[in-house]
Amino acid sequence: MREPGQRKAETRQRILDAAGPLFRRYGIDGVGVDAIMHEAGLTHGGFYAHFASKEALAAEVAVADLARSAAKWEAISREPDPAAALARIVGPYLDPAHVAAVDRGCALPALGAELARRPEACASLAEPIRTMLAALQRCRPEDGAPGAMVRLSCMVGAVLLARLSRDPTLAAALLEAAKKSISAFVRPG
Amino acid sequence: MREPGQRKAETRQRILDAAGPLFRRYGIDGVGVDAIMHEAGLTHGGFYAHFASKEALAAEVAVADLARSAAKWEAISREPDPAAALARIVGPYLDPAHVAAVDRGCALPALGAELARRPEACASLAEPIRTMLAALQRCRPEDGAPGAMVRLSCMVGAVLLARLSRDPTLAAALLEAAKKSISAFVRPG
DNA sequence: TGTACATCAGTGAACGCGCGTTCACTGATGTAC
DNA sequence: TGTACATCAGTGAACGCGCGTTCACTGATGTAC
Repeated sequence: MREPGQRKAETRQRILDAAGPLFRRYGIDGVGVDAIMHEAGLTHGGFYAHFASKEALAAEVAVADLARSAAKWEAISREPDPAAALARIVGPYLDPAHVAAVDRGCALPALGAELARRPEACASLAEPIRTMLAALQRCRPEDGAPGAMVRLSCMVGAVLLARLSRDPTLAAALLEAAKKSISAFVRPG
Repeated sequence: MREPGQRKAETRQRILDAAGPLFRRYGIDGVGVDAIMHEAGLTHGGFYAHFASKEALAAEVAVADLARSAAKWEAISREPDPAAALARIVGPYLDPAHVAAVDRGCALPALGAELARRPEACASLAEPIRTMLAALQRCRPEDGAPGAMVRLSCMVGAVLLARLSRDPTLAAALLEAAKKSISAFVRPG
């Protein structure tokens, strides 16, 4: 026996799950409520029974996506071998496959600028970003908080630049340079 | 006596100049042809005498903006003191003022993801990016091309993250960490 | 120098379209007796 | 267990609006004689 409201909650989750990849691939302004609901197997009219507006959905999707990444990194960062943990976070991130799969990739390079323009979305984004930084710091504590910040900046920037400079050779070089720099010992200051 | 077509060329340039800041502040999808032409002191109907489409304008604006940055960096990188030159490039970039002034700032963190989705725009972007990388490399040749790539990735990522995480303390820390890491000697591999 | 004409940059009304949002309705699910 | 009713998630037509784009026109500029 299902609890009342459970069906609705599941539908709501389906909408969130459908929206994430579409937003990342086409941009928030590039996807209509219509397309999101269709992807979730519904018709567009029902959307407003679940979310106050498209803007509210975008904000919630962004937070959920980043929080999911953050949780995954956090779990990895607690593995016994810190250097191996760092490689398990950074390796897949700075990989041509991640550059290609925008829709399944990290929201920071894919939607960062668009989210930065939306106050409603930004509000809750600092927290998951802090968690990501904490995970990166736990993998190499000797560099401190600044070290983790440099690593994250480098990862996000490299993926963005790789996507931008269509040339696969340049893209691969950007990723490789970032990966090697992060593997090496980087002490700021 | 003005040459025929000179007036038209000036108007065209006015449109380009008006579009850049608007695109960066509101996103490409967030600004209409109407608003751009109004900013240029014209009415929207005349737009298509100058550009084939809004898409074409966006592509041209992006290239022009990046090429302008690239030329500036290139000039600075040829100054006598390489370390000072690097600081003159990196310092203003990783500054809270740059984070705040999206409309007058670098196009990479402001429009990167949006441009990456537009093949027409991407096509010509690799070249100015290479010039920027070359300038960064000239400022510290001992790190080679990978060093320059890491520096640029770090700069772009840090500005993007600083904009995203509204908290001014976190933003300042991200910029500071990136700045110190770039000033320090970073040899990848 | 002055007049008539051709050129063409810019105007502003109009177009079709797709978007975000609303709402009266349907039909399935769960409840009361 | 069976029937009547209430609830409510989801449907799909409709709305107003703003967008990108087109086009007939205007009026200023430059040319020809």
